[in-house]
Amino acid sequence: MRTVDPERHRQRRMEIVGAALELFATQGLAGTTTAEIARAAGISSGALFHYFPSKRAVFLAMFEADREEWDEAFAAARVRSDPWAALEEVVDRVAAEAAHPLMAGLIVEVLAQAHRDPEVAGLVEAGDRRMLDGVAELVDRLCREGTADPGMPAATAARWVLTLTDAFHTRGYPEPDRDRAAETATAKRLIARALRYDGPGSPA
Amino acid sequence: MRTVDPERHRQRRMEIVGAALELFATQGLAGTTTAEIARAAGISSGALFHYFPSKRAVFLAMFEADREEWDEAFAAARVRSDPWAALEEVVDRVAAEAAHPLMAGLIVEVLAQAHRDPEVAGLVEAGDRRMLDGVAELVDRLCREGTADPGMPAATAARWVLTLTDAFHTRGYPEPDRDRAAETATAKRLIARALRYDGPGSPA
DNA sequence: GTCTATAGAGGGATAGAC
DNA sequence: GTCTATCCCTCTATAGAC
Repeated sequence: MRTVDPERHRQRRMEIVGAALELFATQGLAGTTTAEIARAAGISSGALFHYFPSKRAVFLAMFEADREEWDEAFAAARVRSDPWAALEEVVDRVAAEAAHPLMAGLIVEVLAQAHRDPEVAGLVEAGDRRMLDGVAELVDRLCREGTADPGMPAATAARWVLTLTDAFHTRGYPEPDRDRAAETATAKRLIARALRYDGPGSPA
Repeated sequence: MRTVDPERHRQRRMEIVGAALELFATQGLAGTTTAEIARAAGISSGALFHYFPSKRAVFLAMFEADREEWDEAFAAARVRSDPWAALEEVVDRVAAEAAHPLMAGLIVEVLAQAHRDPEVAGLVEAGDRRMLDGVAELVDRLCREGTADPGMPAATAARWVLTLTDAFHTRGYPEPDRDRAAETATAKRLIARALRYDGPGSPA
């Protein structure tokens, strides 16, 4: 006879992760204390360590929501009839995610941790690979349609697409005068230029 | 009569910075103790605080060498007759810098700190602006030569050139199977595609 | 009575600064 | 080497659901 409600337990964990995410983004992992996380989540230190065995475990738990979200996004892209439109929607989605004011700080912190913690590196790489595979699948459709340069392998092309969309969030300091709509439009244009197949004489 | 030699003092500071750089890159700022820095530099903890008022001051001192190096590089690019070759040399230089095994870790750490420390943010932005201005000047020469798309402002084009070269070092985890020569070549090709002016009917 | 959820104080270690 | 502050986590205690 289980007295525990698994759904409530999961819910509580996600609340804690949400509160911690904000602190990690602004102060970093090492710069955030477990006491701060507990206070932000409105619970005691004891309760925090009931839900997570360590501060690091809270950090690692952040990767789950993102994974689910992108799995759904690529599933949706897969059933779209127009692969160019699907690719642009992926770009829009990355731009929207990056527009969250906390995201830039969170990403650099995650990347910094990935350099020190192999498990973080594994989660980052897994997420990156999901993005890469999803985009490569779309590029592959473009090639088979004949609207993308077949000279570049789909995986390579996908990597450079992601490099261009990385521009939305890798900058490490706040740039107040960013025009995100214009950036998104430019990124799409450059992606089109990078991938488009103009025939045998195209610049390669 | 002061027995202190200013040049020796500067030399000593740079030695400490060099030792600390390695630790910051692998462990981060918060993850590095002043005791470790002192030990790595072969001095006592007391001596460390003689040369720097705080751990943060050691971190901030890292930005000087990089600035001098890039100032020289752009001065050299400015006197080259072929701006495309000069631009490619900048790309090569970024790639070479990024090939240093510590550089990737150091950059993400610097960016993470830039999100929390306004002074770090200022130094990063100043460095970024130097890169941007240097590249924009080259793009401007390309436009005046008629070999770059005049429809995109030089500053915007320069930003996207830097976005592509950022690919050399923003990835936060080690990718063992990276082919840096191929990446550099692809970056140059994509930069050419992004900037090149193919006449009024070019894809924009 | 057993198990889960929560609280909060404090241990033990370690950090930065001098 | 020392000193003070702080942090992560453990430990004990209590409340309530079954």
